[in-house]
Amino acid sequence: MNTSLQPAGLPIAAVERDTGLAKDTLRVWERRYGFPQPERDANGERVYPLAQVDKLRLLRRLIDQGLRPAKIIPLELQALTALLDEIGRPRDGGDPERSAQFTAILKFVRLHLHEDLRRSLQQLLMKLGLQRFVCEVVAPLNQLVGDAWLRGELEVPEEHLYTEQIQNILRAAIGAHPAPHSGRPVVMLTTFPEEQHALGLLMVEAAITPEGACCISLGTQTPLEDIRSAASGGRFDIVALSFSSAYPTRQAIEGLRSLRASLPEQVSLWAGGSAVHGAARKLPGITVFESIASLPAALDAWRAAAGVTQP
Amino acid sequence: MNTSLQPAGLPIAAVERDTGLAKDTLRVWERRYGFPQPERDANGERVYPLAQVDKLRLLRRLIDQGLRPAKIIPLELQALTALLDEIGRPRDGGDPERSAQFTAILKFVRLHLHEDLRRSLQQLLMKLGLQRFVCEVVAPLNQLVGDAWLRGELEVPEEHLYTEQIQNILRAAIGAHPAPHSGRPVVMLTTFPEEQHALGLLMVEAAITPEGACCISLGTQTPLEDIRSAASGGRFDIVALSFSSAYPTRQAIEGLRSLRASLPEQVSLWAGGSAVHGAARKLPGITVFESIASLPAALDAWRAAAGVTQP
DNA sequence: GTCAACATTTTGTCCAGGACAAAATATGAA
DNA sequence: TTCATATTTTGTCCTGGACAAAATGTTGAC
Repeated sequence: MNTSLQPAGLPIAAVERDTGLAKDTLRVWERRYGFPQPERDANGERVYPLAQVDKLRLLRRLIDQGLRPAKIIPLELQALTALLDEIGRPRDGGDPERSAQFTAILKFVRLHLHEDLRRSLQQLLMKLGLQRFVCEVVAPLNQLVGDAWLRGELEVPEEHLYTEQIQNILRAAIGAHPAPHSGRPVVMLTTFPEEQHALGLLMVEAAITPEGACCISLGTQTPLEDIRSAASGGRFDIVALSFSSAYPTRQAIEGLRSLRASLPEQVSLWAGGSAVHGAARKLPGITVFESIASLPAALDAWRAAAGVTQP
Repeated sequence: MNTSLQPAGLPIAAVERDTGLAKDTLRVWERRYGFPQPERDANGERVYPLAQVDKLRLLRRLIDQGLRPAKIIPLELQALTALLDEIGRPRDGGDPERSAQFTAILKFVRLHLHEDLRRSLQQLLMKLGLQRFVCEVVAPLNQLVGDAWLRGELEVPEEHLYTEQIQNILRAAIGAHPAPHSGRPVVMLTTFPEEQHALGLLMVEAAITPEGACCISLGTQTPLEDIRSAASGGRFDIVALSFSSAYPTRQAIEGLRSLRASLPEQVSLWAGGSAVHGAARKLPGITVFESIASLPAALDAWRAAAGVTQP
């Protein structure tokens, strides 16, 4: 019965699990920056007070956003939360009714209300149609969920629940679409190795399938060499890559350049997602998407250039 | 372009990711047992040949099954796979038609065919009804998937896909059931902290909701103290706990005993799942379930003892 | 002004090898 | 058998040094 009250703190392994910071990192921070400064138990092992774990969680989030440890580790908790607020994207400021719906959906996610979540998403899909649903609901919701995660308002299982439900809805909607395997262009969808997020791919598929494109998804984590060989077979018009915000921009750019160089000229290369936003200038010969909403226009442009008309 | 061919091997962090064995463990095995014996790169850092990583994967699985490192690390790859075959549960030997369906479903899981998977499960559910579906399809399928995972025939994403789809189907079916919040007994469903598997809970809910029980799920990972206080409010007749095979039996028994002691006498305590199989003798005052199929009978027994009739 | 190339600092991960508690097993008593 | 107690096994923790990759700062050309 003593197990339930833990006033002291957490061992290093638990902190690693909670914060995502490796044990080695925790120890080296202590050595270099003087924080965290865990107490020690009877065996000389580190015991992290809960307050320090909270600060570590914030630090982790901020570093994921590109800030550097040396600059933020000395800051007070208050200054860190202020920084997080700054980074949080600007409010959407759109339709108030839509905003209320988003708020409700986020509440369902937080409370694990699978059925309510599913139902409200399904309703929005019905009302808006697949394309608008992706652009006007899924994309902004992703932002909101990402923000909430950043602030620590959501845990892993909640984020997971959200992703799974969106994926289920999109898959069902795409599957229900008529004539999935006919039109042009033929688009290969995939991600680079170490990029696991399948949601971006589904969003692209959902955005362009209604336009008559033929999407073939290779799933996530396709080795570069496999992408190259599949795309060189002459079956594909476009290779589309998706990058989540977690993917290192440098690596994305390098991989895209290398892929572009090894791909036949007549195959277009499209890239989208947080990791490549604003990198268009550095990626000649590659179409970079700043928003999911610009996909249909790009599709039209491709058709015009290729002299293919929509069926 | 040189990135694609990697004849050499993996760095220690990649092996940790692939095998689930901590870096510290990998190093201490090398010191103690002489295996693995990675090569070194120019910086003196370990580079694990792929063959050794394969063996490590098998070792991990076998150890998870209760075998001890010292006994199996010296064995050849061949002997290890033989051991895995031994451990794999005996074939079901049931209806050949059913077996063929299971094989097909496993294929869908392996190939990420979400829609086919969903459709075939849905068909079985329609045909059998919720209760038989859980006992005759979900339970044996879990075994098959677990076995396949043990053999390394499935990766994490595939197992995930399976779990999610089953959960979606069960949730929808439970939600569709009439009069969900009326009958007796009132059953609280949850798991202990560090037990994340929600599927067991859903299976229980699916098995007893059609019998007229009123299920209230607290979700996974409820602290013992929270279970106690919620159950002491007088609202619940039964507290049902689910344990996956990954949960340490010792911990389950200890927790259950402690919970039983702190719970009001009139509240029954039910426990099920691989971790508590065969532990009934050690858990006086607790109903231990060896199979999901025995739940309805237990429900009847409770009603008879409590003098409650099914509506 | 932009951009590339180079120098410097920051930062995460790796290493060795000792130590120890918790878990698993063996041993002995009731 | 079942329980309690000794012994072995095993994973995790420790320190403090080292170093490459990433990020940042600087220089000079266009």
